Amino acid sequence: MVQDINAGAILKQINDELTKRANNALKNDGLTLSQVGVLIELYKRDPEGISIKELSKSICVTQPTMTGLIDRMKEKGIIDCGSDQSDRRIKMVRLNKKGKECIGNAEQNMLDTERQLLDGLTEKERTQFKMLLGKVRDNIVK
Amino acid sequence: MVQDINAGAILKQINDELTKRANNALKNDGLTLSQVGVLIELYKRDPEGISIKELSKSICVTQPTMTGLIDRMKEKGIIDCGSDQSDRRIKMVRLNKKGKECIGNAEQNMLDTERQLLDGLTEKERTQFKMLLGKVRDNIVK
DNA sequence: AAAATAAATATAGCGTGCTATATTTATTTT
DNA sequence: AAAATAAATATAGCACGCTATATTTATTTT
Repeated sequence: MVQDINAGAILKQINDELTKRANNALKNDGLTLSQVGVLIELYKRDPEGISIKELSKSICVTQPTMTGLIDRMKEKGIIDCGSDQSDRRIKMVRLNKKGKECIGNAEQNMLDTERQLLDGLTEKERTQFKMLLGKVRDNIVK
Repeated sequence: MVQDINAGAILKQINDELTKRANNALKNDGLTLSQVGVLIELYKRDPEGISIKELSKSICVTQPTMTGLIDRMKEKGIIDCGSDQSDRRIKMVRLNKKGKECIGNAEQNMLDTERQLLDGLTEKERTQFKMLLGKVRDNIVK
């Protein structure tokens, strides 16, 4: 029997380690990797903003998870929220001035994390790896 | 510019979805995916048992994380703990009778999760994927 | 042997993810 | 228009991951 690898466990291990590193690197800025993901998405949606529901879909988390993220980011003063004028059920979220100042570091951190992930692979392997990840994702999500 | 995939984000997405599915499948048994990992490791160490420290290393989590897992599993009555006779700092953890009864379901769940992960890939792609995951892991961990 | 150090576990506190459910506001039915 | 339904967000409660630090017991130094 050839060495039978548990791919799921390794996937988790990689994700845990990467998250840990990114969060440690972001600690000085008082940010987290998940918050950086939200920041970058909000930057793309600037200046219109985006609702919690749409944001949840973009980032692939549930609405309560997103609400929690938004609450903490609001406490840090990097985003602004307000009810939609035409539909008061909807809460629009936008990056504010302080939030925009974080974008540079946030993107750099994202790039660093990605670099660390792919660091040990050749160019060809990286392409393969991304292709396979995409395939697995498409097969699993929904 | 060719579609530039964020591999880290996809990795997270796959891991989240897989974890969610496994946990939902395990809900009836009152278990979680992480606990199943511990169960299986303890089964390998039966009947000697294993210390929290060693267990943490095997499962690749920190000691406080493992202590929490062990506490909850003890509350559920599926494991037994006791101080090592020759060194009372060490807490030995063992599967008990009820814990052993969970092993069948636990392993089945592990296999199901792995199957779902690799489902959309050909045999050749699976081999490649596992190889690449292993390479990334080795490059990242320690 | 007493003091200092080291090793193993425990505890506190926090962020992120989930499910389940409550609340608020809009829309649709009657 | 009132009642019922639907949509968006809020809230409660939990598991799991982390860091930082406290506690307990062994070992090493002095």
